Amino acid sequence: MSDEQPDMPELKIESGSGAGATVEPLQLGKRLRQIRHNMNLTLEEASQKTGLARSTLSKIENEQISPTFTAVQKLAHGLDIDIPQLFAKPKSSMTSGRRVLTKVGEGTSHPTSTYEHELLSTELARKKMIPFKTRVRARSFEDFSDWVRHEGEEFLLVLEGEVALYTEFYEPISLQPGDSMYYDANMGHGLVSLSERDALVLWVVAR
Amino acid sequence: MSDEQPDMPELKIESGSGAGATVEPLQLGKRLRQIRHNMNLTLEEASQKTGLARSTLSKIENEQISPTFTAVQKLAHGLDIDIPQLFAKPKSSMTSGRRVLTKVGEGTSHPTSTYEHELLSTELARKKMIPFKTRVRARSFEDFSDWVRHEGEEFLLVLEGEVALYTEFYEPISLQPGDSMYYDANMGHGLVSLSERDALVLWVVAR
DNA sequence: CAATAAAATTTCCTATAGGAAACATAAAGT
DNA sequence: ACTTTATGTTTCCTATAGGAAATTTTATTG
Repeated sequence: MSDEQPDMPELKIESGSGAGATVEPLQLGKRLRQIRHNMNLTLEEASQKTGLARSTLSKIENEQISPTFTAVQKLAHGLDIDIPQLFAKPKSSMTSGRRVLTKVGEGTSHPTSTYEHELLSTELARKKMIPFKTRVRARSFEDFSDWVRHEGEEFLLVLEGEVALYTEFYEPISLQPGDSMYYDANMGHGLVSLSERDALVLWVVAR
Repeated sequence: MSDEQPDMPELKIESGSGAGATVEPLQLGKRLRQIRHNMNLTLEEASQKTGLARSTLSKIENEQISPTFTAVQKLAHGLDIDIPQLFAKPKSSMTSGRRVLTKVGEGTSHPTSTYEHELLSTELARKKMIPFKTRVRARSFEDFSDWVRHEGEEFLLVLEGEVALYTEFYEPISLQPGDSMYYDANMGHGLVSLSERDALVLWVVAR
């Protein structure tokens, strides 16, 4: 049912690099106003959180003044945004404005003896994360010849079944559906199913 | 090693997030002085490159004044350092060999009118990904004041219910349990539940 | 150790950021 | 409509950032 489509608010993405000669075209004011609106805050509330005056905030957002660094610090701290992110250009490694859908069961499958990985977003190259759904066939730690170990970090969420995550330096830990783990992938790791049937987990790797 | 059935010790969750009650002790001045020295520049030379007065640079480096944002821009532009990097904490990423468990339902909850986010691995600071499980309360696009838009990329997997992902530049797309999306987060986006009840999704953000 | 040169700091003044309150505008209630 | 209430803007004034030149400190050379 549903949807007629509501008209969507338009807001153009500034393409970033202007002509090199002049200084940054970074619109700090607009950026801050957007953040504040996303948080559903009024100037008064933001003022209380940051310790800056309403008027000052207004002027900063309207780019009538250039805030001092201490002001920026108060802003970032009060609104809980980190400064690098605030100044980062709205650019991404992934070609801007892309998206990809993977319907259930339609990822590309990579079966091994211990796991069956279903890669979920293969179409997009150069992305920061690699997500896949994995059927865990391994039943004991001996199923591995050695630790799996690679650059980056991993996030793991159990979807079905019961698993044990073996990691170097730690005792193995058992996980139920809904439990999640986050760990450094340089640390050796391996996953086994504890129940009769295969377990199903979501895995996301960031390099 | 290895028994087949590992004992399952509990891993303590370091709940203390309390770091940083006071304001950032970020030493911008020292930082800049280091950079300038690394470039073998005198204040005079730096002055010419940046367009700021010698005296001003001196005061900034000695933290006698708090530079305005425009001054910081001139600095960054003139010395060819990018601003996010300037403010980024000199700390490495995740401390090597760490891991953290989040039991089901034990993440930190952040309810809003449209979403209820359950952050899954808050204990580890400075990690590459931010995973959270979200209950989607929004029922129509009008529930949003504006697009959500931020640095990075997002992966999304539907756990329960039926949702529609609205993204800038594209038509909204409907997703069933098991379906997943991967998209650029700079592109405005918003998620609504299509069925009667709230939907449940897993979200992972990489910056 | 002088004497000189070079670099960094401090002084003084002007330009501007930041705060309090007045003003303006918008939304909601009567 | 009028009044009230909330939110954003502008006005003024004070505090402070930024620039030019004087002063101090640090390095270099005879």
